[in-house]
Amino acid sequence: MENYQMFFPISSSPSVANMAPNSCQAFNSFHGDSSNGLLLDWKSSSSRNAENCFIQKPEVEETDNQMMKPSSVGKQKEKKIRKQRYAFETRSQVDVLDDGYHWRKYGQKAVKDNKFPRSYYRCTHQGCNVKKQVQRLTKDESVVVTTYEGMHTHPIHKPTDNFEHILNQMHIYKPF
DNA sequence: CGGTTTTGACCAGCGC
DNA sequence: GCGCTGGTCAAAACCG
Repeated sequence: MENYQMFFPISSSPSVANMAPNSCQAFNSFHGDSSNGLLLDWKSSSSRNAENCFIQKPEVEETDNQMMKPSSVGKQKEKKIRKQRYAFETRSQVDVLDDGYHWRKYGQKAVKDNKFPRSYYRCTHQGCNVKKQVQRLTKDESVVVTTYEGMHTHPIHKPTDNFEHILNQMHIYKPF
């Protein structure tokens, strides 16, 4: 298995202040909870690399945004509001983190000011339209930014040691 | 053979 | 209105 090195917001991270109150609280809880060994992994990895990292939630409006295909536009023209999205940086050799869910790639686009393409994935579980984007930074190509959009409506597909804990926490703190 | 990836096309939003 | 950009579709290719 690839050795992921997770970066989650530390209390002194300035970007945490930009997060919505509830999610900020959530991630404070993240760090306050030392009951599982996962936290130790994060701390050790972050101290090894001494890099800053963050989780951000740039999109706060809630919605049930169904993708409007041209055929369905006539039926209902909903205002398009973005789902909540969570982005976090990881330091990994691989682009796609094995988070235990089953993803199918549905697109790839070159993004401006970035020499690496952005990949678009959708959860393959029926009825679960969670999406994620994976993008590598031009500035530091060892850093991968993963953006999750939506919440999984089903248990994890293939539990992996660390990510299972992380995803479980994310469900607990989902800001709904 | 069924599921996944690739990739060009298409569409919508936004700024000028 | 036009061009740019991001996001998605969908057909073909690929793969186990």
